[in-house]
Amino acid sequence: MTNNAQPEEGKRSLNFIEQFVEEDLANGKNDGRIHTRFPPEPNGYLHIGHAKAICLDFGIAERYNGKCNLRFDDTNPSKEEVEYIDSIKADIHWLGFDWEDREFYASDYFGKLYDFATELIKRGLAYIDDQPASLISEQKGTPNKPGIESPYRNRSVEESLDLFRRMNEGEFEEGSRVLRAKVDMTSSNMHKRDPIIYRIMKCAHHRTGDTWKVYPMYDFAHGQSDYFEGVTHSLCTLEFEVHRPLYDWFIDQLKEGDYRPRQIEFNRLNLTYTVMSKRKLLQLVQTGQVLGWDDPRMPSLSGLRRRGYTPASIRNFVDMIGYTKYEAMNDVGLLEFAVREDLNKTATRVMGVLRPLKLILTNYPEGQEEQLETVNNPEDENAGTRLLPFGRELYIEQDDFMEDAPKKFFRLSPGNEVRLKSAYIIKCEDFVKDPKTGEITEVHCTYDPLTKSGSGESRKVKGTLHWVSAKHAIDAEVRLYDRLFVDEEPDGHKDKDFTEFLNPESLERLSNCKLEPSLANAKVEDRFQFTRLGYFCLDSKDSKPGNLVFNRTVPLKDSWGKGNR
RNA sequence: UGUCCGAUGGUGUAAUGGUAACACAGCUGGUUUUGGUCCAGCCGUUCAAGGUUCGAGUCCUUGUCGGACAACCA
Repeated sequence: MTNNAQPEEGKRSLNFIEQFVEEDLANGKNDGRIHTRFPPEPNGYLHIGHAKAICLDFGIAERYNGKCNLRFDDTNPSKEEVEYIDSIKADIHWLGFDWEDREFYASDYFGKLYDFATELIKRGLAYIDDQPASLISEQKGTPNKPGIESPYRNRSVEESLDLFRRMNEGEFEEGSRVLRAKVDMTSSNMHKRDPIIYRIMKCAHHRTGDTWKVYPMYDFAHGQSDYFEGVTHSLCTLEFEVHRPLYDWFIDQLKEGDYRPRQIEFNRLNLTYTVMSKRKLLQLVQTGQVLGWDDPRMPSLSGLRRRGYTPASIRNFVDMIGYTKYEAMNDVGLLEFAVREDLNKTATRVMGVLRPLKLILTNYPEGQEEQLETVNNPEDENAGTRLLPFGRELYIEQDDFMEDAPKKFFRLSPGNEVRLKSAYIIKCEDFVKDPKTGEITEVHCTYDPLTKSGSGESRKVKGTLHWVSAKHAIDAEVRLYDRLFVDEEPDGHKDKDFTEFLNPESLERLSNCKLEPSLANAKVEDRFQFTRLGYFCLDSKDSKPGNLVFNRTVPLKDSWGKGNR
């Protein structure tokens, strides 16, 4: 895929990270080696924001013949679970990326990190602090006010060494002591004010079991893990920019040669009408606002997958929005464009009526049936054709009939003609209305046998409708999704909680839908365009043979619906 | 009242000191057996002020506005 902003044909401009990488290559850094990593914490499901990082980490490696590791940053056993590891791996593979044999864990380096921490103590660069969290936090100061030094800061190396060992042997309670790096309590960078690098956690780890009673903090594990793995470019999001000086400080103490990972920060993905933080997404799941992490309304990769989004559409979307240092708000409409663009080329066109209205062809012989040929995809010559059963009684969309139609209504209304897609031109002669409710219950038309599709008949009519044969139609449930929030930036209001902006109409379930019979054989991976309506796929969880459930991925662009009605 | 980072059409990005452009959105029109797709066109942009320069979106200074940072989370 090409970048959206191209200086000229065939020449994609580089983003600022690629430019740095090419500079490093040109300068002969790391012997021309390019090595990245994607470092998720296994404490939740991946969302489309992670996809942006994945595309960059794996994409840079691919582009420059390098490697990209998958490394789970599993330094907090109280929050992390194996279940998440499996889902993360599945999502990355689904997007089309592979880490080969380089599946690593920060916990692989617990031994090395412990030794390094011990070494820091020996060099007088770390100490055990016996104070409670509240005091440590108080002494830390604020961004405007320097911190003050802990009374334990200058305790002896021997004492710290002894305490650290005993902390790991389980001798002390959680929270009673921590190991702190001795950096600078007056630094303007909060992260360098003697950061906590090890804490006591009497908690089994999913990989190391009960080997450890102390666990490194993320800040003490992340940069070093990159170093241990030979990562050349540590790509992460903007909020870690202020952590970089601390990572550099640790690497300064650790490194032996010239090599050190280069951290480059880029903007995270923000989408209109949605929230992206794991915490908020989890809240939606736990409060039942959505039906799980893979609810098709969620921006999680599992949700988007279930909704019908394709890996290609997500990768193209990510490519279109780019990587910068500006905290942007991306229009969710661009994501929808990306999936339409992909599906338009590949999805089989089928007939499906969501809100059925009975249509009777009064001059079509009772009991007669025929099979009409229709193309599977006008955008793909090789997609072939199939047969559609046709008869006297059909269903059309309720929206496609109006008793009193405005001039620009190109569909069915009394006295008007339309074409039934791949079938005949019909004329509306009459209709039946429920006298109590005013609801139209039946439309009566005549068909013109000379206008059969493909017969060469050249008469033109303004409108073409989709339809299904009443006798042959299969029943299905169809779920229509709308954006989860009614506000462009639901978590952008200081005085209001994001849940106040939940869209009560984000899910609409239609249970009486009529589909063409071929859809009885639909498979979960199949993508369809329901003609004139949108793109749909089988729901991977709830659909069963004989009880089909389809999800609408995205509606077709609709220039009629825009303001004409 | 700190440090760091940023600011280009409605949105997102490009232009790497030399004609401000691409995509989406919006609006016209054409084609069409999908009011889709496709095609043609229109709309509209460098935060402000100074400076350097033959020439500044780009470099410098100051200001304005926005974001990040004060978890024994990552």
